[in-house]
Order: sequence, then structure tokens, then C-alpha cells
Amino acid sequence: MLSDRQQLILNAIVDNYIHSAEPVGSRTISKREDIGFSSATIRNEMSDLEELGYLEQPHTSAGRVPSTKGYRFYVDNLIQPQLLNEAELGKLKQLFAERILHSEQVVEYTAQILSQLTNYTAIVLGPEIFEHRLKHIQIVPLNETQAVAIVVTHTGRVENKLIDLPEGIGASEIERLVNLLNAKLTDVPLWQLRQRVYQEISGEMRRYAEQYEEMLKVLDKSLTQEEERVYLRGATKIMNQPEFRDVDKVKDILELLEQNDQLLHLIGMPGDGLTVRIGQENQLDAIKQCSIITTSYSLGGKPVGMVGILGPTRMEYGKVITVLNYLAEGLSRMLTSQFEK
Amino acid sequence: MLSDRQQLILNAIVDNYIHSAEPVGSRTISKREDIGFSSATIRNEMSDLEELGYLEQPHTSAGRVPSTKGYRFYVDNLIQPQLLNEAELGKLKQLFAERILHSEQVVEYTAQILSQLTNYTAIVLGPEIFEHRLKHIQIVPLNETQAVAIVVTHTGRVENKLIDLPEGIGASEIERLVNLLNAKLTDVPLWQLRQRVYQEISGEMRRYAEQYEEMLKVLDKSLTQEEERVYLRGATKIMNQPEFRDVDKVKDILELLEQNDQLLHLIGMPGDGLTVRIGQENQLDAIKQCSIITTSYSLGGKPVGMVGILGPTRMEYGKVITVLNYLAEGLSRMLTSQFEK
DNA sequence: GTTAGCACTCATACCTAACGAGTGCTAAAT
DNA sequence: ATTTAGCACTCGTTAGGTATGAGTGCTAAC
Repeated sequence: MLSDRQQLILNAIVDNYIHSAEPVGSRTISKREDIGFSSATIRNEMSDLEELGYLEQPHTSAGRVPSTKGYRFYVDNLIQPQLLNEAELGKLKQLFAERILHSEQVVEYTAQILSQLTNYTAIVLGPEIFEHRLKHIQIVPLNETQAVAIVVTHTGRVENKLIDLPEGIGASEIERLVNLLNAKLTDVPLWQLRQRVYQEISGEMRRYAEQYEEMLKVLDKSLTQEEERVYLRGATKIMNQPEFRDVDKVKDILELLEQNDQLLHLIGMPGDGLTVRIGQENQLDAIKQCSIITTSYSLGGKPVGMVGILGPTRMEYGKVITVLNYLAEGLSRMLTSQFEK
Repeated sequence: MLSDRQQLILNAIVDNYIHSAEPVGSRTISKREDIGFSSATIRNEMSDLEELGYLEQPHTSAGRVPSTKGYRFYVDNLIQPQLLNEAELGKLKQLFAERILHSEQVVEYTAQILSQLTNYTAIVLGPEIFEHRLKHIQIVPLNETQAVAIVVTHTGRVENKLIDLPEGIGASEIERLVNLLNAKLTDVPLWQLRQRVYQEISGEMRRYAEQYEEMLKVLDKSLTQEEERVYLRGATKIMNQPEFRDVDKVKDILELLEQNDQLLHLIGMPGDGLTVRIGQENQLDAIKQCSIITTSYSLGGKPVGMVGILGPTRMEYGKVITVLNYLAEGLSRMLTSQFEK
């Protein structure tokens, strides 16, 4: 375990490096107000910290830089919660004051503001719709073979899907089906829909005609649609970081961020609380020099989505964590209140 | 006007530069198979071409590089239509073979394929819905104060908007309104909707109650929604270009591309045919070292959307133009056939 | 245990010289 | 009148060599 002084010094080094982006030397630390030792003492401690794996030296005559282990210790033990200033708080409150918005849009704005506030890249995973309850279902035929199935949830989310109609089905039959579905399935949570369709409806429907068998398959398809929506904002912010002035490094990262499915991996699954993945701890090579902080937001106590920040390992962990917590909480409150109406 | 030989040489220089990205010297040109002159002769011609403004010299002891004017002449007069190879054609045909897709999704894939095929950045503007005819309209109340208005067009496009309900309006009244709307407005082109609502419906509605006045405003709002959808793919491709190995240059461009409204400016309005904007000809500083080639695709003869490519001024104009034309035509055919059903 | 002092390391900046790609001009060849 | 060979000249790029200084590690004194 690290001594108090070692912790003090490690903290000072990480802190300094986060703001300067330059390897920090013993003299710099000894000059800090909160440190009362000479550079020689610091040097000795630094040497020890390096031996223990908390610091690294780019080359012999340079200062020290925190290692992944160093950041990890910093995040787990040293970090102090940071308060937001007026302007920042204002922006956040403004977001949650918006009223006439789909929950989806709120999430989109959240990503925007998250990125603006932190100057890092924001990744937000839209709320999973499992918990949402069916408000209305509609099937609109376009021609003899195609129709659009539309599902509206009680929070105002609208999903739609183009479907192929079974041959020989008529408008009136579709209408009958839609009425039946609305009568039986309103207020059923989406995650139960498939099951309920089979349990309650299929029996009744089978009476009508064998086309319904086909129809059922189609319905099933349109109900299980569950597109993952990830919002990415401020992807270019990484280029403001001095350690990413190299096109090749940046390219790998941005190419990664261009792929939606990779974003899903990065952001993780709802349910994990605040998670910090630092540098080497990341699986993907492209972001081994980055850190990702994520947390989930919830709806009625159940986690349904994620908000996250991607930045350099040399990230302002304190601030980012504060902002993320604040936003996740706000989002949760907002969604929950919408949910309970 | 340029002599035949000058044109031949200019063509050779642009061609060479496009593939090498290095200033091209007189010897390089004289060694080409299609050129039968010594380097000295080429030098003299180059000197003339520079004086005329078609070429530029980065510095005295370097070769020549085409100026914007040079590229312009190349594009307008020298370029030869390029044929696509098997693999490329295959990919394009595959796209248009897909059947069960919203037109919106086809457009999205188009951007993807465009970028893959050219190795440049693709920008595609989704089809404007003016021409689309109303198939179905639905208003789903969520609670006492809010509802979702849904508009389905006959091509299967679904628009939805969260709206505030006027106070005191009941579910049955909404239903009556929706029925009225569907009865009167089906098959009306979207661009006429607002007008028709006022002309035909408002009179009848006014009879019911004064709430409808409020309701009308809301409807109007939800019908005029017309979100511009721009699809951007392969934004990072620009980093493959040797002249964009500099983070600062790339940053400006990518930041521009992050802003949806700016993308709209870049891509232009449907209606313009094939347009090439080269380097300095672009308004925005960030892309004065880039060229943009756009063309529109249409629906039933009327232009409704745009496809475009953003690349370095040193772009493979011939190939890009071929691909764009091919895709725009294919898209038009596909949309039109869907439209006519 | 702490600190002052000092030799040592090594990335960076700066300078200079050599190199060579490419030009422009002139004079000879066609 | 063109075209071309020849050659001096320009200037960006590269390589080598040195000075600089930030920072270390070690030792000896406090």
C-alpha cells in the first residue's frame, strides 16, 4: 500500500499531467503549494512509485507520466468530486427544462451538451424500450404486397417497419386485426408483446383464416424490431489534445467511432453503474491511449440506457464523473416522470 | 484557347498528380507513353501554362501542380468517362436489388456504398417528401396534454411528432378529427396538405368546437415538419490522402462535417444537375483544398434529393462522376418504381 | 529522514553542408 | 521556327554534428 506522502505525490503528478500534458519533473511538484518537500525527496518517491508501477518515464531525462495503474489508483482513491460552475449548471438545467420533446430527442441533446461541457467525445445509448408500454399499433397498407407497421409507446416513441403482406389479405382483414391488437395489447410492456401475441391473440385469430398465420410472423418481426440508437457527438474533440496531433492515431479512433456496432461495444450495457476504463484496460487497440467513462440512466429504477465520455487517458476524471452523474440522474428523473404519466 | 499540345500536357500533369500527389516535373511527363516530346519542350509549355494560370509551382525547384483553373479546364474539357469494373458494378447492382427497405434506408446504404467505392467522403440528402402522397394520418394521445401525430406516405415513409393537445379535448373528438382527415386528405401530395387542411377541413371542423382552432395549429405544425436528413459516410477517408496528414487541416474539415446544417450547404439543393466545385471555388475556408461533386436524383422526373462526394482537389474526377451518375440514375429508377405502385 | 550538490543522460533545437530534383536559359540541331 | 541538349542555378530535404537544458540518480552533508 502507498504511504500518505506517496499518495499525495501521485495525486500531484496526475493532476499536473492532466493539465499540462507534459511529463512532470520533481521540481515542478516540489514547487506546488500543497507539497512541502524538496525536489530531491520527490525524486526518491518518484523513483519508488515508478518501481511500483504507478509512473512511467518516456525516457531517462524526462519527467514522469502516470501509468494505467497510476491513473487507476488516482481514480479509485484520490479523485475528489468536483463542483460545476454556474454556466455549466445552467446549461444542464436548461436541457431538462425542455418539455415538448420525444425522449429520443432529449437523449440526443444530452450527447450534444455532454460533449460541449467536457470538451471530449460523448457517446449516448438511447433508452431501451423494453419497459415502455404499448399505446397504439397501426398497420397501413401501401399496396397489395407491402405495408408499414407502426408501434407507438406510451412515452411517445414511434417505431415503424416496412413489412411484406401475405398474399390475398384484404384491407378489412387488416383492420380487424389491428383493432384486435389494440383492444388486447394496449398497456402491455413491449418486452411481453411477442409472448402475449402468441398467447392471447393467435387463438382468436386462427379462427378467421389461415392468412393470419403468415400475418403473425410478420407482426412478430415488426414487434421485435429494436434498433439500437447510439448518439455520437464531438468526435473531433480528440484532435484538440496535444497527444493526438498525429493523424494516424486520430484516424484509428475516428474510424472506430464511425462504426455504430463498435460504439455499442464501447458504451456497454445498461445496468453497469459508473465505469471507468483506462488506457490499456480497453480491449480495442485504437483506444488504448484513451479512457472511457460510462454510467447508466434508468427509468423507474431500472437501467435502460447509457451515457459515456471518451477522452485521452489524461482526462479530467473528476469533472467528467461529476457531469455524467448529474446528467444520468437528470435523464432518469425526466424519463421516469414521463413514464409515470 | 489552349493548343492541342498544351491540352495534352495539362491532361498528363493533372492525371499524374492525381495519382502521385507529388508535384510533377517535366521529365516525368516526357517519359509518358502518350507524350513524344523532350523534357525541355515540356518545360517551355509548362512555363506557358503557368503563366496562363493553369499550373502552380509550390517553389522554384519543384515540379508543377494544377491550379483550380487547371482542374476546372481538366474537368470541363479533358476528362474521359471511366468505366467501372466488375466488382464495382456488382456492388451497385446489389444495392438496387434489395427489396424490403424504406426508401430512406436505401438512401442510407447509398451513402455507404458511395464512400466504399470511391474512397472519399459521401454525403447524401434524403428524398424530399413534397411529392409523396398522404396514405394515412394518425393521432395517438399519450396523456391529457400530449399526443403523437403520425403521417404515413404512400412510399412507406413515416414521420412523427410530439404535439401538445389543446386543453379539454377528448379522445372521441380526436378520433373524429382523424377520421375526417383520413377521409378528406388521402392521396393528397404532402406539399398541398397545409393548404388543403385550411381549405376543405377547417370549415367543417369549425362547426364542432373552438378547440379545433387550437387543434388546427397543432396539426399544421406536425404536417409541416420536414426534417432534412443528410447521411454522411466515410468522413475519415480524407485522412488517407497524403496532403491531409496534418491534424489541423483535417480537424477543420471534420468539424464542418459534424454540423448537419453545414452539410446541407455543401450538398446543395435538388435540381442542380451534376455540379463540380473545385478547391477555391468553394465558399467555406475549411474545404478550399477539397472538391465536391454532386448530382441530384429524382422521383418521377422531378429532382428530390442529392448524392455527393467530398474529396481532395486531387480527386479522381472521372471515376467519381461515373459512379455518381450511375447511382443517381439507379436511385431515381428505384424511387420512381416505388412511387408508381 | 531530508536535502543540497553535481555528474550524467538524452530529447530537442539549431546550424551547416551535401544532395538532388527540377527549373530557365542559351545555343546547337532539326 | 521548333525542338532539344546542355548547363548553371534554385531551393527544399536530409544528414551529421553541436549546444542546450530539463530532468534524473547518486552521494554526502544536514
